[in-house]
Amino acid sequence: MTFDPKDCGTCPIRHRAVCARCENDELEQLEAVKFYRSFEAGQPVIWSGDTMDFVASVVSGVASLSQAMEDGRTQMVGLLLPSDFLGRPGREFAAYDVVAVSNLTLCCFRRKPFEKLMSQTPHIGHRLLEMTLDELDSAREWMLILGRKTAREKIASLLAILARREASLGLRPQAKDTVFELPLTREAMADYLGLTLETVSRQISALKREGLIQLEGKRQVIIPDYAALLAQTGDDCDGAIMS
Amino acid sequence: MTFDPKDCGTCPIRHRAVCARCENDELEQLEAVKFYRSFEAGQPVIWSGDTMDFVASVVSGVASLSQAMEDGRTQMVGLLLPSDFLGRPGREFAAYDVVAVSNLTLCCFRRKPFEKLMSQTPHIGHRLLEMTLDELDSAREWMLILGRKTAREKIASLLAILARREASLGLRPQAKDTVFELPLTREAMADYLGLTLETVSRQISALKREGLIQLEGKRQVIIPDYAALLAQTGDDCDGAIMS
DNA sequence: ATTCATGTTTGATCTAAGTCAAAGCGCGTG
DNA sequence: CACGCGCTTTGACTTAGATCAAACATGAAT
Repeated sequence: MTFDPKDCGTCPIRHRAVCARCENDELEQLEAVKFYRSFEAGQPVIWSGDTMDFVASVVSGVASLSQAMEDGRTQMVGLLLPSDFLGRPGREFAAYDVVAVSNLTLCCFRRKPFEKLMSQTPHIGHRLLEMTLDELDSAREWMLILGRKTAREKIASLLAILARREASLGLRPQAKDTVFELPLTREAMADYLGLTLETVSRQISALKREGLIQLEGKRQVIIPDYAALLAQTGDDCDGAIMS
Repeated sequence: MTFDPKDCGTCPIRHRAVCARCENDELEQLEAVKFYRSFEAGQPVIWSGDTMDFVASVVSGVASLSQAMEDGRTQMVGLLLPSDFLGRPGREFAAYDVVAVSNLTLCCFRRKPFEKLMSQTPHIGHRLLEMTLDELDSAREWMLILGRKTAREKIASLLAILARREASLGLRPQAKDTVFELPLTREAMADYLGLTLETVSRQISALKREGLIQLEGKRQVIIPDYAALLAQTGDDCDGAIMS
């Protein structure tokens, strides 16, 4: 858990949710309740049911939201990348297990003051509404993937989405040789896609064998032809709404 | 498409999103852009990609949101019951196919004036944020169902959720002999659950055979023991967050 | 009453993905 | 360097649910 005012420049709440139209005194108020927390890959951030007295924005790294059934079956229900929002204003207890998938830094705000600020500052709420609606679209996109796609289409969809969000923060990866870090283990991918880790491994091997992807080490993914990968997702075209 | 000011009493936007703290002049503004539309069971409300110049609230009946792949595979990504909200402020084109599952009445507001009113009236935005966050929780609950549950658990989960929302608008159905209308065809259930209609039919037959549910006609469902049905959902207990 | 259309049930078979099991591969540590 | 630990790959086999196909209800229209 670090406290570094210099990091403000990368804090997405300030920049995306708040700053765009913030007055100085609002910034000051946010500043007063802001703190940073860091987690190592694999560490839990919070468990479902725990009291959660903060909301946060992902500064760097990747976090997962998941739901577990008591027999151990687990479904990832959200993947938080930098600038994504964590927590729910007005909710006292965490609804999901949150785990740091890679090394993770959160910019946290104590919940009560954040809620107070939100009620005073309409555009924070508006920004949050926008973000939530985007997340809802993502969730619905995932429902299609989970409910109707084959294992191969699921893997291709996940890689395409990660390529879009991870590799090119902004730029569309239609270029040849898109490269990006794969922050997920096979098990995490399986939990996201509603598959077993063996099936994930087999499908990735198949995509590799067919030249649709290459692996550099175990984490670096190279996509020689992004369009060819998209063709494997089952989506009509560029498809995926994914925020 | 009907225009009946008397219906205002049942319009959820007014009552849930707006009225609670509305000033009279805000009500007047909403009134001015409000209109009702009715659809028969099976009719499309709007297709994905169409321009959508209104937002709406379900007054009565059930509507589905779904996504289709071009080969015909379809996944329902939302089920809108009375009081649920349809449409996205700021979005010009529909993102999903919307179909009236049963006879349906919507209370519609022209989008632009609604957006304007929203920007002037913070608590409409707050209410919409609450509703969207609830929907996001529902969507995530469905991701668990789609990704990790067996066919039998899926059916039991759907019936449990419908029993909660449909039968008892408010009261929890822990009572014996919960009865409710099943507004969905086998195909619609299959599209919701990521199954085929044959599998849905077989599982319902099995639940019937085992006395966990009874069917009166083809649409009336009787749940003799709600807890016993819940035990089939795979959830820890009362489970389902579903809004 | 007969026909037709739409939805449902049930059966027989097939297959994609799960399960179980055993290596393999880095990689950090003693 | 060898050991062990976490992760991944691959293989052999099983199975839940899909697919294909054929009745079976129900109710509205003729």
